[in-house]
Amino acid sequence: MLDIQQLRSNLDAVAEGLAKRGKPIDFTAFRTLEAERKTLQTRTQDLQAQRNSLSKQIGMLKGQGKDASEVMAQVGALGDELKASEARLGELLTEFNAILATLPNIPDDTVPVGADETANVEIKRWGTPKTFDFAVKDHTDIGEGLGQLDFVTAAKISGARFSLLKGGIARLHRALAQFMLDTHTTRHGYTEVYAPYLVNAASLFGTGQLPKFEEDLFKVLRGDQDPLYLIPTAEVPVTNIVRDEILAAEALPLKLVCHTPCFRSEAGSGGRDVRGMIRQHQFDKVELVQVVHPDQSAAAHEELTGHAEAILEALGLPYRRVVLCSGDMGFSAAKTYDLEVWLPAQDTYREISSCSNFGAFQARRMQARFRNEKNKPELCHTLNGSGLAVGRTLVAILENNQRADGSVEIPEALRPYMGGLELLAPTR
RNA sequence: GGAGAGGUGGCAGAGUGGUCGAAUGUACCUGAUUCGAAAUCAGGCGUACUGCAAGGUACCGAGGGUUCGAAUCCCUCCCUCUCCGCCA
Repeated sequence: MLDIQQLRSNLDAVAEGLAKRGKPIDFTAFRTLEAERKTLQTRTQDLQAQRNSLSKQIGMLKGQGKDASEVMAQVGALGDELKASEARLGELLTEFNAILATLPNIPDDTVPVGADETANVEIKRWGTPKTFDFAVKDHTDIGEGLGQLDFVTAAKISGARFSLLKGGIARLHRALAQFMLDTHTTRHGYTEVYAPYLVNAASLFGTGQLPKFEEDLFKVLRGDQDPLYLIPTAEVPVTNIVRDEILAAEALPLKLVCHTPCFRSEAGSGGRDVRGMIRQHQFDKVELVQVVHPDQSAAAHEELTGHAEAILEALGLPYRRVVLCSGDMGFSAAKTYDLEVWLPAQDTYREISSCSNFGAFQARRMQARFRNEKNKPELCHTLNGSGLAVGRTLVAILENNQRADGSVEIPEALRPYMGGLELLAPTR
């Protein structure tokens, strides 16, 4: 959420910043509301002040056993106007909040301006894609060839966009998550967290998935009770740990890592990546989350992205880092680096991690604060990034480490997690 | 799922219609005392909006209602605890 003060005092600058995202926002409604709000709010508060002081007099008179009917008549005279302006003010504030809740974050000054992914800027490349002396297969063919990846049965059990892993591939999937968690906790200073997979609407509002993106979520209805939602990312439960909290300055930075399944309805992704494991309704991800002092978020963003890159490097997977342009960034982000891993079957780099700095945007929605040098509550900055998407990492290993006979070499870093196994061979 | 109790400031905890944004304790900050500290004493100490300021307004789990006036009464929801049942 943006700072309402900023919108009031410097709307042009806000509009200019948001316009970088490519869809200029019409603020005429906001201006109209704001013009009405100011006078209405002072008038309402003035009436409330009169009512409060008169009511206090009634109390005093009655306490002294005196007649209060004259003062009561005075208060009664305020009634209609007070009621009307309170109601109107309530409406106005509701409309303000609705507008505010749907405004995306303002891109950071260092973000390249552009309309879509074609304007993203590659800023780093690591590793050299392997050359194969045979026709490379994609991960679906490799996995099905091994007899360890089964989309047909997954479709029978659940439907499209689910996968069933078996044997070595299932174990590799588990090994990847363990390896990532161990690396981030022992080498990068994160605290491991296990968090709920079902969350309430307030949490999703806090990180920015609600109210605008409800159709992307799986919603669980429970009769009369409030619905719960399956998490689309561990970012939601983990970041919301600090919702409505005022942290001691010494508690920052908070560095948390969490492995969860993620559930996305993929509404509107129609037809894209239907084959294979790239885009699923359910996938595992190891998520890095940091809550930091506002002065530190830019540095933390670089650091966190480096932590995700370390996993790719340890696995020997070629990748590149891209800074997303203003038009390609997510709703809540001020700046985002995507890490893209090389997929030989697609002959291209594909997103495997997205690392974002949200500035105070999420913290303001969540009211996540810390006590600053003056002992005053101040909004934290939040960041997160995939470290990494487990399913896509599995895909990358299958494709990059495939051999002519259909087997797949297991990266050395993972072998301790695979009982020393060096090769995924076909299940007989 | 059944029965009951309860949600108040950083924490504990009083307050059951009026002078309550809220006693008291504790924690914290400042000052006095001290060589220094402890103890003691004095003062300060919630969040947000608004105003040059004085001040004003809102907030006692959330949302509605009753009333001239609600932390306090009523309704709905959320959460916590205790006992029973069920269960990995």
